[in-house]
Amino acid sequence: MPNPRLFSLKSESIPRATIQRLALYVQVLEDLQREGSDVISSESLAKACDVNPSQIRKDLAYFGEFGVRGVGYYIQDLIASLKRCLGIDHTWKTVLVGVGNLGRALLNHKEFKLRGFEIIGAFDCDPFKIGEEVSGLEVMCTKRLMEKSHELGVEIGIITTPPERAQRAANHLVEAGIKGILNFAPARITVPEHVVLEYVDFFHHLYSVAFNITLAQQK
Amino acid sequence: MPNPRLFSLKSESIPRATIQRLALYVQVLEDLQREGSDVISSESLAKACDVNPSQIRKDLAYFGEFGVRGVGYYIQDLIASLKRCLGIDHTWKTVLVGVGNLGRALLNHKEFKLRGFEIIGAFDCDPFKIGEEVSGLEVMCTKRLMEKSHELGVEIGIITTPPERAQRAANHLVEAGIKGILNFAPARITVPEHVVLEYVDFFHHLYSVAFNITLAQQK
DNA sequence: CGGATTTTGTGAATAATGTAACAAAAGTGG
DNA sequence: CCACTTTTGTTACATTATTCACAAAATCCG
Ligand SMILES: NC(=O)c1ccc[n+]([C@@H]2O[C@H](COP(=O)([O-])OP(=O)(O)OC[C@H]3O[C@@H](n4cnc5c(N)ncnc54)[C@H](O)[C@@H]3O)[C@@H](O)[C@H]2O)c1
Ligand SMILES: NC(=O)c1ccc[n+]([C@@H]2O[C@H](COP(=O)([O-])OP(=O)(O)OC[C@H]3O[C@@H](n4cnc5c(N)ncnc54)[C@H](O)[C@@H]3O)[C@@H](O)[C@H]2O)c1
Repeated sequence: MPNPRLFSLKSESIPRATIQRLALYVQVLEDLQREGSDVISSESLAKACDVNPSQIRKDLAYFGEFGVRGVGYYIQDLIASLKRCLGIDHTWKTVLVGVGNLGRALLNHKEFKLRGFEIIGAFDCDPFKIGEEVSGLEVMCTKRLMEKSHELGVEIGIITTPPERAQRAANHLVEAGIKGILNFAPARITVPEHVVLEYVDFFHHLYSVAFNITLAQQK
Repeated sequence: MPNPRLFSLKSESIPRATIQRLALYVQVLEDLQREGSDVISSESLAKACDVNPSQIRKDLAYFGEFGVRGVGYYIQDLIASLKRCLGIDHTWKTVLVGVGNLGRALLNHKEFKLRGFEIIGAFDCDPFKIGEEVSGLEVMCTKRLMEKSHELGVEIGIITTPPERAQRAANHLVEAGIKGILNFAPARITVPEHVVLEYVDFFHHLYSVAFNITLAQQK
């Protein structure tokens, strides 16, 4: 029988890598669910995620007990539990700053909503872009970020400005009372202690590919 | 005096995290160079990258000695050395499969070339997209991937198809003799041992933001 | 030229993370 | 209802990564 007990943190600090893997588990579990699976063992899930089975059990153990011994994990319940653990059991109100090439692609991406992030505002400083409609949103002037954010109760900001503008965009977001920032611009930025900051840098991954090819060729 | 000796691997296996940081160092060093700096100590660079100074010295030590004691690192030389270490001292011929929202944004992104990756082919399976010109490239049918790749000597493939098509795209790329793949689709794929594979998943980072906000709120 | 100063490169110490092993729980079938 | 199987949760162990601490090199300056 499923065992959806309340999630409670057991340990003080959870490895960053664990969080990344939990996100992966959710993704893979949702695929499995779509394929009609019902229950899965840590071993099978491990194979699908390309990690060690003990790793999965240990990752889950940071948050509680979600499985049934001798049986495995009920996929639907595990997804729900993991989402609660990650804080995506509800929808996060999100805004995007910098409606360029990448910003547009993100705004048009329908999956954000499904995954728990609703983009409810798009901001740019280019007067030619302000007023334009992108994916059902009217692009607004960055100056109105504070006013609008408070009005809408925004929690997360996505930065897709050029790198030299990333800090300024971050400052606006912080002023607007945002709680977390995802920065796509390849520039280090600084924010107050209480604001959560994450970077996405495609090039780091590309460099990694290049390095590993070079390595393979050398030996 | 600068000390640009030939790069030679010292240790067998280099931590994955080190590679990610080397990429970060290059990015930050290039910014510093643009701002007119000439020499930098591991301590200052560490501050700019938000890591520990010993960490930097140790990361570099995997590849050789690049600094001058009592002075620091000559930025220009260090950038060149790091690029050689990472295998981006030359341009990698790259193709992109899946010319949708994201694919288009990437094709329009001018920085790829500057950073050592030239996108020389764009492929899609949608007959309405084939023949279209995007950022100076004619979109070609995925079926021609093999033929074209060999002709052009392609080394790296970028996948931006929907997740359910990612495996198929990967198969085509592998057939075409590609050496490495960067997959933006949120789907695990399998490739032969000799092909280097990396994933980029925005949502994992967003989940991480959500988790850390939740964590901060709880305590 | 030599002592003071700086900062690297590195081995040792510490901390974090990942893996293996196994006892405890749940289910199964005679 | 009791062995038997399965698979979790957890402890103990192994590996890997990070930080510390300091000797060795380079420069600077009197
Ligand atoms: N396009 C890609 O595929 C890609 C890939 C990797 C990284 N990136 C990074 O993502 C960022 C955006 O890339 P892009 O290709 O969309 O660039 P872009 O130039 O097309 O778009 C940037 C947008 O930001 C707006 N902007 C500038 N300053 C602003 C400010 N202070 N406030 C609000 N808006 C502001 C500009 O008006 C423009 O619309 C860049 O930092 C880039 O390096 C992009
Ligand atoms: N758009 C975003 O901002 C965003 C963000 C995160 C992740 N992603 C992921 O990136 C991928 C692409 O996203 P998108 O928004 O560009 O989707 P999209 O639907 O706009 O584009 C996908 C493209 O791939 C093409 N395609 C489908 N099957 C193919 C095949 N077998 N060979 C070649 N081409 C094929 C389609 O014709 C289409 O042009 C998706 O997997 C998505 O989940 C996108």
